Amino acid sequence: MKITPITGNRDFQRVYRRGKSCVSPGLVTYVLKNKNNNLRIGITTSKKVGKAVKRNRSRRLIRAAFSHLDVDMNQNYDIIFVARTKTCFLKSYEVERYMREHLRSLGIMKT
RNA sequence: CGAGUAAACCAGGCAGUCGCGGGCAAUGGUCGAAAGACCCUGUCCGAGGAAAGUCCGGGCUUCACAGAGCAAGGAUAACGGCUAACGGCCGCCGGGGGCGACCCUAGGGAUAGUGCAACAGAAAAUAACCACCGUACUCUGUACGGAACGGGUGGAAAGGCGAGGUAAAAGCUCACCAAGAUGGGGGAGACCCCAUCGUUGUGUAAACCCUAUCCGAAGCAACACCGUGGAGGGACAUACAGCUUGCUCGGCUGUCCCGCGGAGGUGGCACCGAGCCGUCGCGGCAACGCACGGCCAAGAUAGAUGACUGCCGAAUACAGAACCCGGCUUACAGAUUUACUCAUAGC
Repeated sequence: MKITPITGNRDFQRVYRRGKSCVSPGLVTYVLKNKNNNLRIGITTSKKVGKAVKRNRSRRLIRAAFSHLDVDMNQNYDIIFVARTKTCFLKSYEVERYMREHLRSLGIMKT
């Protein structure tokens, strides 16, 4: 599964401002419709999460969790996942559980 | 066996399932006129000792000067060496600490000059408060003089300490010690040793300052290049196409050229280099140099090493390359090895 990344600060700002969001202790998710005919993914790990090692681990966990979920990549949505301070201490199936709940309630995943 | 000192080294491993970045190779597939692009397959490689802090020194790039000196500002500070260079490293000297192995040292100049030294204290640099001694007197004291031994204050009190000496004292004299000057000797040098001279005003230079040496500035978001689009200028009398009313003139847009800022892309950039590793090799106490042999081992660009499971006593230390090297500093669970020191007990 090839992930199309979101690049550019403008796209991120648009999703933050106008997208729908969902919050858990280990993960925050933003979703907004785009015009690209495919799913785009962005991951944010701010300095609040920690230094480089913790931020890298958070990003990898989120990417691994997403690839375990079987998401239809042909929907026209932008999704942004934001890591939180707790994220890098979690196991990947915990992040996966939060992510599944978020994507279901935001209407990306059906089942 | 215990306590300790100094170095070196490692920084979880293995198996399975799923997954990521790059190089190379070849086949097949899709698209394309082609160049090529994408997918698939195989194989190899894929973070650190500090990758960190960005504190020094370089390479590289652009700009400035393309000669020399002076001033300003900054950095360094015993001495000898090593190095491309350094504020680094090694050795050594002085000082300090430790029984010792060993460790620490911002370690030039206070005799170039100007300052400062709060409070306390009589006095912080032309020293006399108490106590001491002498003389005079109006004699339980006062005045004048002597005197830095004692007291008290202070971070520091006029080289230290003892003896002689004296009215009491004082380098006044003497022995030893500290500092200084002069002379001699040793050493590559810092410095050390010896002799003589009574020559002796404390601290502060992390106060200004003086001396010696060194230093142009900015950084890979540097810098070089690319095509598309953008606004601008020019060439087009003409010609071609379109629009402006059917035609003419005129106007606008495009076609051609120029340089400009600039979202984006490519190079820089993954390296034969001050390269890395090794040697009962040679020189050197050592840092290091030489010789020989071997190796070429990350290169992303929203940024690749991960997820899950099991086993191994335990393993969740600090922590992630971003142009590249040499250092320094700081963070750090634990494991191993080597050399050395000390004490106690036992044999």
